[in-house]
Amino acid sequence: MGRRKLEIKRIENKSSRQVTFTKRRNGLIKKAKELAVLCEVDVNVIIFSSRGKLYRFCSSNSLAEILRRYHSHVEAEPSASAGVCETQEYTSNYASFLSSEELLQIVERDLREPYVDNISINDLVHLEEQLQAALITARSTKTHLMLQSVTSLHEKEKKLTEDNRLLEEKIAGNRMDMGASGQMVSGDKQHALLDLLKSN
Amino acid sequence: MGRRKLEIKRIENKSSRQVTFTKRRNGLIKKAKELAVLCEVDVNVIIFSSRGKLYRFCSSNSLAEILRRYHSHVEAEPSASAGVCETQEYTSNYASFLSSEELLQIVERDLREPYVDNISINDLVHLEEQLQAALITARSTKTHLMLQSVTSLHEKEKKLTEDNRLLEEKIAGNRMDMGASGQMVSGDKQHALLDLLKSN
DNA sequence: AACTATTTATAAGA
DNA sequence: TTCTTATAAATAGTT
Repeated sequence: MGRRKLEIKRIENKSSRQVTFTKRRNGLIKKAKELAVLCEVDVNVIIFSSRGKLYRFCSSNSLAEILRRYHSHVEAEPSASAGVCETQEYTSNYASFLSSEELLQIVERDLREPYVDNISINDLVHLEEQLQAALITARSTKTHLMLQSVTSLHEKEKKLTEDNRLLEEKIAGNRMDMGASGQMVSGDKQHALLDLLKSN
Repeated sequence: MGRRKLEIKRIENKSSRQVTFTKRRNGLIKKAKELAVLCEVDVNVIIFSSRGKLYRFCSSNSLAEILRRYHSHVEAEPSASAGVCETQEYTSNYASFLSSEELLQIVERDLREPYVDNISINDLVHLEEQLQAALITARSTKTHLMLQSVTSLHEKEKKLTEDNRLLEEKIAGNRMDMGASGQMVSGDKQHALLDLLKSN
């Protein structure tokens, strides 16, 4: 649709390729907007220019609406991704590093009250980043606490084992002293001490 | 561009909205393809219909190329997402549930040998799902093993504590027996046993 | 699903 | 770049 019919293959002339890129990029995004409005659908257009610059159009429905569609889509598909990484998918505009309790509450609220409007994909991207950060902190804290617990238990075990060893030594020493000093310990009692030494 | 000029607002008639959706969706995807070919850029169009069906067009550059662009873009942005979830961003066409060693090797290989061509965004999406699944398995296994370790250590601790208690009881019983039966235990030895009882 | 009158997008030129 | 304009392409309403 121009002065001449254009063959659809790479435009070799660099500057006309650049001009065409600008024109058609704007055209594509305009059409994407129109489609989103006319037909009430979510449309996302993502373009990486050859220089690595990013152009995006994302029709912005409410957070809850996007989540609802995402979830029904994921649930409908027989895909390994179903149920996976749910906590990474939604959050809202809050400071990072919330507790998992708070995060759960936010997720619950967003699912129940779909009144958050005019949230753009940019916002969502930012929020996903925040939640990612919070998630990483939570995981790292969990691992740290578990490792700490393991270390502390190992130390306790060591101490108890050492205590046991000392107790046994003392008892063994005691028994030998008694054996050397004479017959004040009855057969019953000697037997009990031997049992004691055998246990554990 | 039709018999009449169309105002850009939601089409109320359901069937004409559906017809327009099909026409314009095809038009948008055709234009996206043309833009990708003419200007040699990456173009992605993602459309969720109102019924939740997903339509996609993704120009397919090589995996390495996409990763290179993604990374330079992420590095350029002053965003909290930089460096985060890198392991979730790239993988290759492998069966799911690889060991972390294998995954690391794959990532290394992909970064060093950018010769994998003709991998579409669809492939990448699928692979991301696989890696997500593998990641979840790995995390869950890690947590399970740590919890197992904690449980086992708790049991050991309990057993050792009980053993200690028994040893102390026996020693105390022994000491009292001796006290009742006379003076066969020297002052030194009585003192040592009292120390023993006080420890821990 | 086809048709076609029109509108819209855009290639080349200024 | 930006504007202009001839022309190609898309598509709204009709069949």
